[in-house]
Amino acid sequence: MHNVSGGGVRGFVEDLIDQEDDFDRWYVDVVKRSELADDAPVRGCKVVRPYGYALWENMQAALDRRIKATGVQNAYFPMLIPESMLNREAEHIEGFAPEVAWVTHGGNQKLEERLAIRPTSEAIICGMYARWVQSYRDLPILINQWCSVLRWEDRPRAFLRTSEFLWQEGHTCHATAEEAERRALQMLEVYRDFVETELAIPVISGAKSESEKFAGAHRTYTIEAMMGGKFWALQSGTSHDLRDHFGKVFDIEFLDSDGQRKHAFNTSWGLSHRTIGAIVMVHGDDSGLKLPPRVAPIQAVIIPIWRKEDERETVAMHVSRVEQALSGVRIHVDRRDDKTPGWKFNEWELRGVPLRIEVGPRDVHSGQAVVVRRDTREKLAVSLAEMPETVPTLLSQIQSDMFDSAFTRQRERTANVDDLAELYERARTNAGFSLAWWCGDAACEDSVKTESRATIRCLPFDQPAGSGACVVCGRAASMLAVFARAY
RNA sequence: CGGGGUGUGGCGCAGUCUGGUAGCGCGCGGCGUUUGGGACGCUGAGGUCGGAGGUUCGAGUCCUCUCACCCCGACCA
Repeated sequence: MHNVSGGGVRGFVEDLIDQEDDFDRWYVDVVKRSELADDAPVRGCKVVRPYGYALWENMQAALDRRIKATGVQNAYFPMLIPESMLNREAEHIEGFAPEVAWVTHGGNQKLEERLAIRPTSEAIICGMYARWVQSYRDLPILINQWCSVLRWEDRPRAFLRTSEFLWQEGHTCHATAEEAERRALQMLEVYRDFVETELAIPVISGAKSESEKFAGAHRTYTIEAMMGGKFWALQSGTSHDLRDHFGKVFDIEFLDSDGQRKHAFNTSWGLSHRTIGAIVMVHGDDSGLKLPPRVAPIQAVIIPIWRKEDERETVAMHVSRVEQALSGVRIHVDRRDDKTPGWKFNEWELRGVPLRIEVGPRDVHSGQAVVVRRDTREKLAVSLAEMPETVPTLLSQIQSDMFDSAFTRQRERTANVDDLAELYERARTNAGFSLAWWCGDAACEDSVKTESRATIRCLPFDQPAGSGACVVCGRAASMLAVFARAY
């Protein structure tokens, strides 16, 4: 047996800074060292590496299933949008203009009309819907696309805010305002269920204030999650009721059953790969990532261990028996022989694999394996016979424990605040979310932002009965708002 | 776009003040010994110092210009 220098488990995680010392640097380090993503040659762009992309694919599959279950179909619209089309909705273009990238040349020819690289696709999709809709019988149209969009960002952060990012954007078109509103809320609920169930991240569902609304929307709904470290908020999915703003400017007109010509009502809703960043920041610890089992690319990593050459063979045979016992589990066997087990333990912890299964000579003799949880580091000797039952059970236990601890943190770091100084103090000290009464006046909202950099993340659907005094101006207020700093 | 910082093998850095043959650690290849919480020995490969110009017998080091990236602000899914 080799001599282990150093002390506890943590001592071996070299270079990775502790969360509380510098959370932002911890985040950058973990993303890079776990091989989720790497820097690209173009500023603001990142390469999503195979491990990160496998995670995204699992997330996509789980969300895509839910979206389709509501009757939505997938399609694909072009990346290039003519300037005149993007410009039609005034608020929309005003909101996005600063971050749109333009194609001005095709080959050697200067284009007569420059083309926007989509920052979002309302314009081109509504433009197409106008052609497809003649009658109320053509409605609703329920379409989603998986794609990337481009927004020229001044200050990028891996996954959270990159110039090009991966997402899905759904765009629906309806005959009535009520139906569109219902759809917007329905899709927000799909997001809530997806993020809470698959990613083990608790969220607060609610509406955005006027000033935080999507450019061109009638109402914007959001799910907000509390990150670890500095307890800032991250908008993790949004859904917009566009009312008939886009229907009017894009001439989506139809003849209704009552014989009247009417403009259609639209929704749009999106969830991006920034939720990968949320997984990192919500669940990660000083040893690295902690991936929720339901979406983890590898759910259990098997580490063969041997001392003598003759043990190598028997261990390998035992490993394949373990693999067979776990046919329904996403398994990876780490057969590298140039790394010690200790090195592998640390690497797979850094990469957030929920379960580690150690298979060594002792396990061959006892017909078992040592199963270790990433979240608690609890070790269990599990017999081969128990394995098909025990491992999946452990995985779902980890999933729900991860949700519970994130939920507990969110609850403990959320406080009701009725004093403005306390609100500012909480923002300044990164104390978490503050729930406070707000009169609805944008001036009050704005002064909080100026003074403390905290913003209204959402007006939760879940409101207490009664009313109170606005935390800023003291006037009567009927809404409780979540104030927090945000990524 | 403002304020600050950094550019030297894949990564992290020293060397710059005071010019004189480009170094260290990790990583990487080969061979051997190893493997239950980041093993070790031997051996080998790999850079002309972000870029351009200048001063000098001689520039990683001094001067001028320039580019890129990072951090902190304003703006944003």
